This record gives sequence, C-alpha cells and structure tokens, in this order.
Amino acid sequence: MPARPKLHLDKFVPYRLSVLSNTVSSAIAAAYFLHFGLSIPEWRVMAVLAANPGLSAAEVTARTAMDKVAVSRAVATLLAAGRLRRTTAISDRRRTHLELTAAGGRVYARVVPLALEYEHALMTPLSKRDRATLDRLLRILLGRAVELGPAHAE
Amino acid sequence: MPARPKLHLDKFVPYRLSVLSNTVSSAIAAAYFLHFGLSIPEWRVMAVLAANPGLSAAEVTARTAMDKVAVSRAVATLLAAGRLRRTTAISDRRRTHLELTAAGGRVYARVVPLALEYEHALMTPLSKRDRATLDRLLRILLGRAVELGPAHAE
DNA sequence: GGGCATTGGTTACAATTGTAACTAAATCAG
DNA sequence: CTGATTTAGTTACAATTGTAACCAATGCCC
Repeated sequence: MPARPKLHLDKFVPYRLSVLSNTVSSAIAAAYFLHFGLSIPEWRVMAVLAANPGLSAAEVTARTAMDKVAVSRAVATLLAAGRLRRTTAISDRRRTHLELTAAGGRVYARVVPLALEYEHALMTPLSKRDRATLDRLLRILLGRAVELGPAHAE
Repeated sequence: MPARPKLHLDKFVPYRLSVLSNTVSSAIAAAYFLHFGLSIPEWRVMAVLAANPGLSAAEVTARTAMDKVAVSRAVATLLAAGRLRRTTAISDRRRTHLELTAAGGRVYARVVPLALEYEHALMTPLSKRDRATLDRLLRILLGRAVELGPAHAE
C-alpha cells in the first residue's frame, strides 16, 4: 500500500485555529459590539487610535493587519457616527491625522472593559503558566506563518 | 484617576487569534488549493467525506463548523466538478448520501500531503512539548469559547 | 389518516469583503 | 520647471458569505 497519508480535520491545526478564531470573533461581535453599532474593523481602528492619537490611515493600516480599503471604510463609518475626527496634515496634504472625538472616547471606554472581560473569561481555564505559553506560541506561530507567507504560492 | 483600563491590540488574544488564523488560511488557500480549484469549504467537505464516505449533508455540517448553506454550496460545486457523487437515501428521501468519486479521491490524495506539509512547516519552530501544549490549549480554548458562546449575547 | 410542527436541503437576497481602477498630492529625474 | 513615478486614500465592482424564506419529505398527535 502506498502509505496513504491521513488527515483528520479535528487534528489539523489550521482548521482548529480557524474554528477557534471564528467562534471567538463572532462571540465578541455579537455579544458586545453590536450593542454599540461597532463592527470589528471599527473596533480595531478605535483601539489603535486610542493608544496612538493622530495616526494617519496608512499608519493604522500598518498596525492592524487590515488592508487600506477596510480601514478607509471603517474610518468613514466612524466619522459619520461622530466618533472620529479627521484633519488634513499640513506638511503633506494627502495624509490625514485621525483621532477619537470625546464621544468616540466614551464609546471606546465602555467597550474596552467588555472586551477585556471576554478575554478574561476565555482564559479562565488556563493556568498562569499556560497563559504565558499561549502567548509565546502565538507569537512564534504568527512569525512563522508570515515567514511562510503567500510567497510560498507556486 | 478612574483607572482607565488599557488595551493593546497586540496583546489581545482574540485579535491575535484572528490575525494568525487569517494568515494561515490565506496561505493555504493561495498556495495550494487554488491550483486545484478548491476553496476551503470544498476542501473541508472532501476531508470529512474521505474519512466518512456516505455521510449526509447534515452530517457533514455537524462535523465541520460550517453552516448548512455553506455545505450545500460546496457540495454543488464539487458535484459539478465531478468530484462528488450523491445518491438519495432510500429510507428517507430527503437525505442524501455523499461520497468522493474516483476523480475526487485523486484530487484529495494530492492535496492532503500539501496540507500536511504546510502544517508541518508551520509547526517546525515548536518543540515536541510545545506541540502537545498547543494541542491542549486549543482544545481548552475552543471548549471554553463554545461554552461562552453567542448565548452571552444578551 | 389529516393536519401541524420538524428536518434536509436549496434558492433568493442582503451584507461583507476583496480586487482593481481611480483621483489627488507629493517626489524625483532630467 | 515639466513630466513620470510613487503614495494616500476613495470609489466602483466582483466575489464570498450570511440571513431568511422557501419546498419537499417525514414524523407526530389526535
């Protein structure tokens, strides 16, 4: 017999990651963010701007693993909702500076505890040691995945 | 100061899971499956049917964390490509039995090694011990995520 | 055995997301 | 300076995905 390799979906790490990630993301989206009319892309944009006010859209893109179209759309929605302020950069009139408005800051301040609470609930069954390991494994795997990248195509 | 809780996206586990999962999935989709005209949903359906020939669409749904519409679509594409055979169940004429055709089996047999190879490449930087831990952590987290579920949604 | 709720599966339609083309501003080469 | 190239960001369109309504076959209850 030609050693037919077996593959069980439940043992296949990419599949398991996908299922876990989808479950977690939809729980967050459904349980919390919908109550604020916040999508996950919008939430991400708010999170980086809360930590780094004044970033340009391109800089937000660089920090969120979102493409620039997704950022553009999220920014447009947040602007329309009055949660973001945008000013054109004086030095380079293509660029813009983005920052949360007071209203945006308040929404963000209400969402953060919920997000952290969910994360905490998720991690509850893990020991302190496990959490540290998880942190390390995620970092390694992401680095490796980026390294293997779409370049592997072909 | 009212103890403003901080949230750094790069430390936020749900975010990190999402980025990792997306990177891995798109690498797999781009690098391998596109060459066979196989989408990820189709790949999943083939994988469960290779291991369990004769399952109904509903049973495939139950084993793949896909909803029944996604399965229906994947099955339709696979049927059109001649990679799947479908027969109506005699006992219950709503149900169908699905199984790979010879051609489907050949495609599957070619994809499996590539999938396993990618997984192996991804895991290379992890020690044997780390892999066992990863396995355990993924199982725990998924269980917990399901437990917290969308039920948490108000 | 005649409704009535259930289940398997598909179809139609809405919402999200990805891809590509585009405008505007800035840089750079000569 | 002028025109070719690059960069920031948006818009238009295609493809994917999710939601809901929908048949058809069964099971159930009376």
